[in-house]
Amino acid sequence: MSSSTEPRRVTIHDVARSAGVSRQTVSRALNDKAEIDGSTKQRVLDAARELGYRPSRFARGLVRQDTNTIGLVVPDLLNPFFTEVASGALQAARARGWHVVVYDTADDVEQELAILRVIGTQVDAVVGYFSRSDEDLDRFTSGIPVVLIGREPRTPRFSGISIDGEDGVREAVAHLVDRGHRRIGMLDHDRRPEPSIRQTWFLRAAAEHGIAVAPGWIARAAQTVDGGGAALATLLAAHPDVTAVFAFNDVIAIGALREARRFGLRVPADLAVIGFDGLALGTLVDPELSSVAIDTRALGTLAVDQAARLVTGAAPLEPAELIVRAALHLRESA
Amino acid sequence: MSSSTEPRRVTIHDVARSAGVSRQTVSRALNDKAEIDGSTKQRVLDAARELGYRPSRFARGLVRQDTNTIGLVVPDLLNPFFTEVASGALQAARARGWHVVVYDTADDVEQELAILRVIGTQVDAVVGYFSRSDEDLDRFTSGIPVVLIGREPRTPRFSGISIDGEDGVREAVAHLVDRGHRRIGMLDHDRRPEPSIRQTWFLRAAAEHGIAVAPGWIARAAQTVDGGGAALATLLAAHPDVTAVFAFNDVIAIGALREARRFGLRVPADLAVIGFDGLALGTLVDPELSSVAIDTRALGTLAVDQAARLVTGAAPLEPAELIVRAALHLRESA
DNA sequence: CGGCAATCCGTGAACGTTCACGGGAGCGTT
DNA sequence: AACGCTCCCGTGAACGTTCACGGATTGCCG
Repeated sequence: MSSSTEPRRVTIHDVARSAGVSRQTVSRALNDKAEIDGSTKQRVLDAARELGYRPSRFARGLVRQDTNTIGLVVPDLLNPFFTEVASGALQAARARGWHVVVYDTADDVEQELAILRVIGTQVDAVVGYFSRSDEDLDRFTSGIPVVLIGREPRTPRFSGISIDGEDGVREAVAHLVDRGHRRIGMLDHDRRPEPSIRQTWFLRAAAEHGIAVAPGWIARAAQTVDGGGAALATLLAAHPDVTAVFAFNDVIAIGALREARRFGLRVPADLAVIGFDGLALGTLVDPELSSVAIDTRALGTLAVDQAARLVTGAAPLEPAELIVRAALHLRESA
Repeated sequence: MSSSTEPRRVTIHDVARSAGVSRQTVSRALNDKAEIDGSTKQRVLDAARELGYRPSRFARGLVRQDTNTIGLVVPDLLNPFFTEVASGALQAARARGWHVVVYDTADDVEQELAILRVIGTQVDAVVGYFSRSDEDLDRFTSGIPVVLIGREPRTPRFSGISIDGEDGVREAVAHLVDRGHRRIGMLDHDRRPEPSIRQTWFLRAAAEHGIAVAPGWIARAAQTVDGGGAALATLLAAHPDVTAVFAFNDVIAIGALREARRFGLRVPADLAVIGFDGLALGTLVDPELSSVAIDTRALGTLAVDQAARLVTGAAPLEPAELIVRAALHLRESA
């Protein structure tokens, strides 16, 4: 009396026995291979269905040596920027028949570390945004290809998709100056102590117009709508005469938009606002957000394309192909 | 002279040989097991790093019989509703140490089918939104547990997370009536020919207040912002005297908000708008959107919790635990 | 000095599938 | 009748890891 407490998995052997054939014949039937008679194929298929047989992806992967799943790591999927990147990544993966395992670190360094530790055993390549240093990434990803998004890799093992927004930011500043703005502030992010590259672009473009932006005109914002609002509030408190702001990204800019409304400021009449990223979300707010726009979904597609190439050993994309350029999308807020 | 065109994977054997120990010892070192000396453990770890060894997830999964990855299927990750659901799903999965493979069907029936066909070989359970019938799902998911979100399963094999918005919708209608509205329209979705359950709730609540909503007062909208705008336009064209609209969901409602603005209507003075879902997005628009809100992230967490239970054979959640209830969140638009 | 833990390490087997190969049955041709 | 070809089908081996078990060495105690 074999009391089956463990239901033991249905294997290809069981199907073979039930259909009165060999393993190999079952395999042929299930994988649409040749060298099998139509009627026996049907018989095998019926037996498989009858028994509820489901091939083990592990056994199959072991012998077939397939490598077709990549990990996508984002700090916060609810942030619409990362949503768009993820969407692009999923699309590129589907086009290649690859699978994407998504991880949300909740912007937490420890969680990111825990994910990196385990990810090497689950996927064939990693793609996404990371807060840890290249050295840490190198140490914990156990040798699989890594593609950084929006950040320059310093380790030769890594690849990266970079954003060139210099021309776009220059356009934005030129437009503001053209509209008569001279007192322009910026809402930078607050994740790292050093100024962002976007701030550098902004200062450079401003200088080209003879505008010297004092440090006090740059406020730091958490990368949320509320963070953007709070940052604008501090900026306005210190410099009520600001007439325009450039934000590190659209999420922050939208927070500024909402805060301006609460302050009774009319946009763009009293305060012009320009964001960065060009999110679809920018068309839903009122006024619609002007933004230095990039193809966010391309960030995702390029990243998985490159990752897939690195895994399969195909020719990787050239550095020039790994750059996404920005351009000013003028809407209502400036 | 063995010209290695195929770089052949480095296996646990190679590490063992390099470190001068056996496979088992390598396994012990890598998995933090006991019965190993500290110094040899270090030696093994060094050798592994040196060779760039990475354990095969297939071989490991095969012997360990681990089942810890679920598939999440959504029609459009860029739709903020599904983004929130996905976010909840990821969180619940992380809490359990499970992995989530995400698939975006792009609202395409054929793509959904293709995904369902392949998903059974890649994950241990499936969770999400599907457009195909239960029978089709049963046929193509090859026997793994399926958890439907926002839809009642008819097949006993399936489980589902259902949304009970009846009380919430009743609240919404009561509030509108309380503000003097009698001519209330609805923007339903247009995916299926039959009216949505939310429309049924709406009509029922309206009837309780003696309001008979004629069919002409209900417009059909594609589930996008533009769709919502277009639907409001047709509704207004047919019934310019409408003073309030209830939308199938927030995305449609936000489209209506934008369209009303373009029509020169003031919200809520000229037109009151109430949505459904309670998305975070609703607080970003102006005026902020009132909505029959549900805990969207809970939809995701419940779904993966249930899926994990079904896979591991743990006690599944009771039907009463699989219901998410809605409540009116009053903001500015009504 | 015998015995007995404790500690560390290695050897076959197993997980479930596919690949490479071999072989039999049936049929037609020479 | 012998041969060859086509069409099916089955058998061992291999993929890379962990599990269960057994064995060797060391140290300690009576």
